[in-house]
Amino acid sequence: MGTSSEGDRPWQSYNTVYTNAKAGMDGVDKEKVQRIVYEMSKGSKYFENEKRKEAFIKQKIESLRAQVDKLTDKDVSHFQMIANKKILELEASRDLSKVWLHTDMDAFYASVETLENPSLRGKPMAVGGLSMISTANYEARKFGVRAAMPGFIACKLCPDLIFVPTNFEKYTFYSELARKVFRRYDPDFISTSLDEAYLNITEVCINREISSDEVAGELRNAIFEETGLTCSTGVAPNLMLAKVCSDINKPNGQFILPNDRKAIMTFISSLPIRKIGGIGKVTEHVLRDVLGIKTCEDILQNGAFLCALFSSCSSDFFLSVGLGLGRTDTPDIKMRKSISSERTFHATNDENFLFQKLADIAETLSNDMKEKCLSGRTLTLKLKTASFEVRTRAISLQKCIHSKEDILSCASRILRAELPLSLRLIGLRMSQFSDDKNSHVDPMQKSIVAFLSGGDANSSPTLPKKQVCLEVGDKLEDHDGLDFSEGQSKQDVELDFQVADDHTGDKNDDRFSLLCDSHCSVSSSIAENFKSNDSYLDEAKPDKSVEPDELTYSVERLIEEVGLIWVDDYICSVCGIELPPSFTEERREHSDYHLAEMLQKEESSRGRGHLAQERRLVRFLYYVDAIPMHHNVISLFKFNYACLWFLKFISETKNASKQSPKYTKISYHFILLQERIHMYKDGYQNYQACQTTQKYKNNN
DNA sequence: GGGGGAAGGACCA
DNA sequence: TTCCTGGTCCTTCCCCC
Repeated sequence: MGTSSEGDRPWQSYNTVYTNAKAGMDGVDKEKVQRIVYEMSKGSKYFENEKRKEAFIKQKIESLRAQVDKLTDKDVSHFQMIANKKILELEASRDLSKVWLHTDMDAFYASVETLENPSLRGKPMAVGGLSMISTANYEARKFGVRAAMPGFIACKLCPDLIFVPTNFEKYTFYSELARKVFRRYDPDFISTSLDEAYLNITEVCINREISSDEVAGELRNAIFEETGLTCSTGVAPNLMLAKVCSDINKPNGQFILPNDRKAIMTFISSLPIRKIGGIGKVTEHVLRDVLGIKTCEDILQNGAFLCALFSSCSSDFFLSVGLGLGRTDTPDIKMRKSISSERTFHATNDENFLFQKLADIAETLSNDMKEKCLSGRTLTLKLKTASFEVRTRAISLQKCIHSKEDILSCASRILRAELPLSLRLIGLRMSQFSDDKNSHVDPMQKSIVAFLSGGDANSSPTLPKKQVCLEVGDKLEDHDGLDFSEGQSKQDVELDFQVADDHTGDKNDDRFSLLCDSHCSVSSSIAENFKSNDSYLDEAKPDKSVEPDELTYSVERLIEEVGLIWVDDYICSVCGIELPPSFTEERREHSDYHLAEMLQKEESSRGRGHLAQERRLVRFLYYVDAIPMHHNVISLFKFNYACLWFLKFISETKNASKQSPKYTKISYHFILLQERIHMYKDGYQNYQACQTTQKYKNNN
């Protein structure tokens, strides 16, 4: 798009969805339309974003080409075998027993408007506004104006264009009139939009002993008589082909593809892949530029490469297209999966305006949900920035919600975490509805308190799985059982933690390096001690001790006080999940989840006995000393874990061995731990303060 | 390897 | 100057089982 190699006609490579040919656009000067669209779009933020997306697709194409180049003859014959097998299986599934009819109203919205206002007849007209056109009549299409085109570009293409605002009540009324006709031919007809439907006319043809051609003609006449509108129909053995056929003789026409394999293969052989539903601008571009595929016939000839490059699901789809196969059954009633509402506005970073918009959208969504009796637990916030970049942020809740207040409360917290931003669109989507199989929360879920009091390892909390960004968690796990091999050096430990740096963003932080260096010099001796001496427990010489009850209380308070540490007050230091500070309750549950998970692991390794656990704890204390200061973000969680471990240990041992020397040592270690937690926490707060100062400096 | 959540994107009308 | 809305499905990443 717009590179120098395109010389003086850069518009030729600027292909938007509306520069592609559509019914009624045969005589259009495509070059002129493309040039005007390009001239009007050039330099806009939308155009820049399109360039970015185009570059991404080009990169994908290059990568696929490289994969093709790498394939050896042996690989190709291997994938050819796979493709042949798939083709045989698909061919065996071919069903020519059904007759499907697809009907599509001609320029539906525009036709309805003309029907209600005959003065529009014969004049170029579009339904929509200056920002976007929903549909254009055939007079307007002669100028290159079409659906999905911005109105201001359409104005340039056709200066006399008349704009009519959309009126869905009208369209729904006429759609219902047409549906009454459809019902007479197939009570179970499939409606895909206000103006399109699939009808299974197999029975009608058999019972009335008439051809599908006659049924199609009859149906079109009935539609015209009862609505005053024209439609086009296509008849074929499956839904995919019927849809393609209805487009062939548009407007006000019909096309019949007989239920005959040879006729289908002839029809499909020269059919451009873009005509197939599911193959859009990007897929067409990729298949053409990587494998030179332009028609459905080309697909079958490239079966081996398609199997080599794409997922099984995608290659199956492509091959079935190449064979002219499609669905032949009426699908079961489809349950709605999500419901959403979104609004576009002039790009702004005015937070009051954005939150007001959010409230409006939350209200619309809530009303829509109430109307449809829906309640969901996953809320997705969609944002489109001033530069057309789209972001989505989802949150799954413990319970289903539908009220405006609940939706707005969650949405505001997610939005707040994204600001400041200049936005041009906000949207909200609700999914995981209350009657979904997967939407319920595990009834066995227990809080951390219940877990501790019950000690039931099998009923640990089962919060939804979260994506883990910090690989270091796993690596820590290997060692933090505090069983890391005797030969492992401090450098090894640090190497593992280096991974954490990349995620927490504090790599190369000079202020922190200073803290680390000073700390490392101390910790190295401890690490040495740790490595060389396995009798650490006996060597711990406590000079103070605490009562079991007092210790329990202290540990509980410490857990309360420290909580999970959130990197930049936003990202969980354990798994990387992002939860804004205002999500207090969710944060507490999240901490519970991690801690319970750790405890469960402890439970499952109980075979090692208490002494082993003591040893592991003390090893752990040495180990945290060996952690450079700036890694405390990660290690603070480990302190939490240790606290819980303490609690468990205390509850199990306090009756039996309050005075035992081991208990005394453990309580001593707890005091050390407590001190360190505060020290590390202070260190982290200093670090955060430095970060804030740095951000301020950078911004200025 | 399959299932599932999150995020992003393709596609459709 | 200006490029929608609402919905579904697929892919990718990455975890857990």
